[in-house]
Amino acid sequence: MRNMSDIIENYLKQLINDSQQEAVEIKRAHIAEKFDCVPSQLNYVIKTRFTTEHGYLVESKRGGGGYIRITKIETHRKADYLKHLKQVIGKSVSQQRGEHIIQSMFENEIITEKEAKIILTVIHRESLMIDLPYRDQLRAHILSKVLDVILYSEEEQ
Amino acid sequence: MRNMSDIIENYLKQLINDSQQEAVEIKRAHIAEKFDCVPSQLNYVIKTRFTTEHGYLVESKRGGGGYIRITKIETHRKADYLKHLKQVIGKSVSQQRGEHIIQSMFENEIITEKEAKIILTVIHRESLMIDLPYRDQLRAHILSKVLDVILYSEEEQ
DNA sequence: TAATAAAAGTCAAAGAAGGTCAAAGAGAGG
DNA sequence: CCTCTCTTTGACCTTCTTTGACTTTTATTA
Repeated sequence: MRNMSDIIENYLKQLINDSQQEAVEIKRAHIAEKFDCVPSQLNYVIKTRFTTEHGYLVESKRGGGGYIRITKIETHRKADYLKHLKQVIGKSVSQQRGEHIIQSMFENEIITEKEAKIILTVIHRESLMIDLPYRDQLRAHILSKVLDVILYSEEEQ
Repeated sequence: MRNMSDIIENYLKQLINDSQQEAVEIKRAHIAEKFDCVPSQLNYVIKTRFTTEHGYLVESKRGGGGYIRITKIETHRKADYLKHLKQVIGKSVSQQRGEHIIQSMFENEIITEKEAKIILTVIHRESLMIDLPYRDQLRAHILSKVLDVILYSEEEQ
């Protein structure tokens, strides 16, 4: 292994493997000490190797009893579909296009009717308040994030 | 469980659960002794985890025979509950308060975990892009609309 | 009724994590 | 060499928790 980041990456992936796909919780400072590096290197490793695109979910908490929790998301056939939708969304999306996308997800049984209604409400121009063209950008941004979360909350079960 | 506050939180919620959703009365000093912490830690736990946003009502009395009483707000009347949450939201709401509200709806089984995750994503500062103080206003606006639609789709069943 | 004791409340400081960001370093390719 | 990208490092920031001194309220007792 050529560098510390790769070593830590491997170590964490090993941990995740060993733990039967369960979430793995680490103490940043503890790992840093174990590998004799600065704590912020863990942030670097996580930011570059445990992203959503890589199929990981990372949560953390500061303060006493703080932690970093990494969960592996099983890659799913829906992943491709959602990735495609994200591409369609791009940087800006009209309300109508947004509604079509949501409709599509509902028809493909990726979301329930209630979930669809919630998302429809969120991306409605009345909810977003701000003016065009920013509104379409904001809608795209939010929708994109929502697709991400749908992707991994699907697969947790 | 990672830290004392979380442990105490869980303990109290367990108490409330065990008591058939009735009000639970505790002695601050007694709990503090049980968990070997200072009494004021109870105040911290209550202030951060048993707020109105979380759906709890806390009453107390000082002096001899004093107590702290925690009641889980009855949520049979979802409309009232949601109306109440809308009031809490008002015209502007921070991410943290928003998260508490969503958590509360989840715990009260008004939304599923996946719905909670979707809404959490939507109101996250990274999704909303724009700067404060408008961001908090936008969040309040969106969340308010979402509550409306949740109420609406609840009633249909 | 006044004094005392027995609660709970407040608040700010200290402590304990994790997060950010930009500068410096290290290699790989051209 | 030069440049571009990836990695390492550390100073500083933000968030959450723990602690304790001090305050306020209420009940009991002299």
